[in-house]
Amino acid sequence: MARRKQRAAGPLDLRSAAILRAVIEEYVSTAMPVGSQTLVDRHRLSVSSATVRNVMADLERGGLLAHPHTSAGRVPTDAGYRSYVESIGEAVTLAPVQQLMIRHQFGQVEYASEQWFRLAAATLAGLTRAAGWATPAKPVRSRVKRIDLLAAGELIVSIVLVLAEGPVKQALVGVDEPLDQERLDAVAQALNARLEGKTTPEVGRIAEGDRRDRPADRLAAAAVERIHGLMRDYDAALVEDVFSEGLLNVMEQPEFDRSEKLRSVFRALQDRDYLGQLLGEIAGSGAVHVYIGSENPPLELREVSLVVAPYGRPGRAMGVIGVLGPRRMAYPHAISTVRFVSGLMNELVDHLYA
Amino acid sequence: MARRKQRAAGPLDLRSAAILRAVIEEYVSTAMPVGSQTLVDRHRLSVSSATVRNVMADLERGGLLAHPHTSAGRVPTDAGYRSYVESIGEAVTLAPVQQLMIRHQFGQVEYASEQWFRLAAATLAGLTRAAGWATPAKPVRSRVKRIDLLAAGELIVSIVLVLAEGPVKQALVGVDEPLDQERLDAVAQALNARLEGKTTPEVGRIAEGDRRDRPADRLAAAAVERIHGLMRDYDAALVEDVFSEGLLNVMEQPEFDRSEKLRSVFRALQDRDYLGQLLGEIAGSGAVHVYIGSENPPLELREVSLVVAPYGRPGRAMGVIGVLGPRRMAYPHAISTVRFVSGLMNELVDHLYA
DNA sequence: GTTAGCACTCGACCATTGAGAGTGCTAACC
DNA sequence: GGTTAGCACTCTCAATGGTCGAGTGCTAAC
Repeated sequence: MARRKQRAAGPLDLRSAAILRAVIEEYVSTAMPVGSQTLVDRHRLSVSSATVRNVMADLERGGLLAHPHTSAGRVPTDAGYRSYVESIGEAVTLAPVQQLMIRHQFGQVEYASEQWFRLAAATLAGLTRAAGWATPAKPVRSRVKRIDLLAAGELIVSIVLVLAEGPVKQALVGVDEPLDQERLDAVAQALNARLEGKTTPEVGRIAEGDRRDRPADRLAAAAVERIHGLMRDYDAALVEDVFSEGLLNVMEQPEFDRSEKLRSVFRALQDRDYLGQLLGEIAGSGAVHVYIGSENPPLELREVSLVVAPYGRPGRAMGVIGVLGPRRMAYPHAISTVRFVSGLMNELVDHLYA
Repeated sequence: MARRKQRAAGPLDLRSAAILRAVIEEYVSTAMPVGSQTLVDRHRLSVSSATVRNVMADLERGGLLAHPHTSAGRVPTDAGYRSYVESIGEAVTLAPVQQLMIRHQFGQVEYASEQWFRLAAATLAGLTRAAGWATPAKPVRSRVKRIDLLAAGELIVSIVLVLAEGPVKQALVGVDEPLDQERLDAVAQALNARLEGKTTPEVGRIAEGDRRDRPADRLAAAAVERIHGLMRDYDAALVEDVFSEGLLNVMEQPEFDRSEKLRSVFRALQDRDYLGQLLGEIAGSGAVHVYIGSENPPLELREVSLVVAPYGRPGRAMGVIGVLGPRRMAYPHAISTVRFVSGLMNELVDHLYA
């Protein structure tokens, strides 16, 4: 009873890697546990099913494959996917045809920044058949660029605040007596002179020492306070907004036929804190990162995988794009797609913040 | 074999109505088909289960109840819910405690309009345990209020367009040579002078006859064109945006345990065209409208019910709020909640557009 | 080290069964 | 006349058991 050599943690020999790869690719496309015979049939392996079984048993001992039950085929574990993903590494790139298609789509909306994120999310979703998402590039520290004060109601003034890297915020303040647009413009002009280029804490310091004699002064003081609040809120959120598309793709996957499984996907995409934290983790590297099932810290994400990449300019403004799908995901394709789209977003940001 | 009197289409006698009501309330709370005996037990009916069975058979002949199968209890049909909803009509109002709670929440964000819609959606979702949604009040015809031109990149100018009723739009245009902020402000001032108060078609007419000699003129022409485009897009969309909350509530309902059923809910909430059309239908009346299951024109909404109400000022700016949930919905509560929140939104709009 | 052969395991599928819930009908009752 | 008790009937649900087949692990031969 010669015991087969115990697999050591470490690189797989060629044949094992090929079989792991075959199992994963088969499982990714069929969603069914794969048996030794079907593997030999469909992947032209030059060994018999018995040998494949032996290798599979090895891989299982090594924790890369698993058995739903005795008489079922094998299924990749998270570690199995991980090994597979490492092995493909930087190699794959997106097919040139698809690169062209995406570039063309982005060309269409080049000058309507708000649409970029939607488009990025939609592109990722469409190409990977999973859920694509994108967060707008958010400045590390916001600065005031322009302030408008506009009459909204009898005693209500609408503040329009444009921040340095593009985003526009809006708020309302009440005034104690009506002010016509001309006087509002005068107040706005004074505010612009005082606040342009100021960061959030700088605005905060100004907010404190304000005189409140005339109605216009009181408006100015209230406006500064509101502006400071808007900026504080904006700075506090690591991720401003999340555009996601293609949730329906995920809903169609067999692993999500029960709606309980879907809840986690939802919560994840609504959880800006988590996405912000993710951005923090990967912002430095610039590369594509893959989080497979249980590699995701949040418990509720253990059923899904994330393929994410940052974009933007470190230290100035950064965002994340990514794909969320079942663990049974076509990783090489997802990775190359995310890599390409993040490159594209980088170009756009560079172009814009040149 | 005396045949029981055939139910004519028309008002139900008191006892039938009471039994229909009891069946519905029981079914709404348990999600199980309700039998004659349990009905007698739990609703203190002063008749025997046999009589209840006879009445139920009548109601079934009248199309108000249905039988999943022979030995199961009764389930309300869409027509049954309809009859029930008609019978409660305008009667119910929200409990004063809840009214106060809601008012208090709205007080907190009174001066941050963008949050209203989220809050309205969240409030509806929380109180009804279904999905709440709200669309911002959208002006019937948009008018230019203020235009800012801000340097974004070397050769890129960011246009910030504030429309009369509040919304802010943003776009980028390229310029052929760099312009400093001072010159941009000059161009913006000229644009404001020409465009303030103008409607979309008026802006369109201006767009046509523009001179394009100096760089500043070319920028102005391009800006007018982009502004016209933004306004056209904005006017074309009947509904600007949809804020929804509480989808998870719906996912937890037993009728949506299979994720295929959920897809329809998704598509519905993403389908701005449909919500816009809905707004068109109900904008005139101002009252709460209920669409039960198959009463919804779109096929994919046949599994759900909508309780909706318009808010705003007819002819000026209008939006919709509503609740989307399973047909098995607590209609009286949903209706009174929607009515109250739409009233609140009306107050806010009046206050703002006074 | 590889392969053929084989016993074994376990889920999927199907038919059967009994219990229980709820009905519709009939006949008696008020 | 409407109302009720009684009862046979229908149908779902859950449990049971048996067969089938896919796929395994092991062993012995190559």
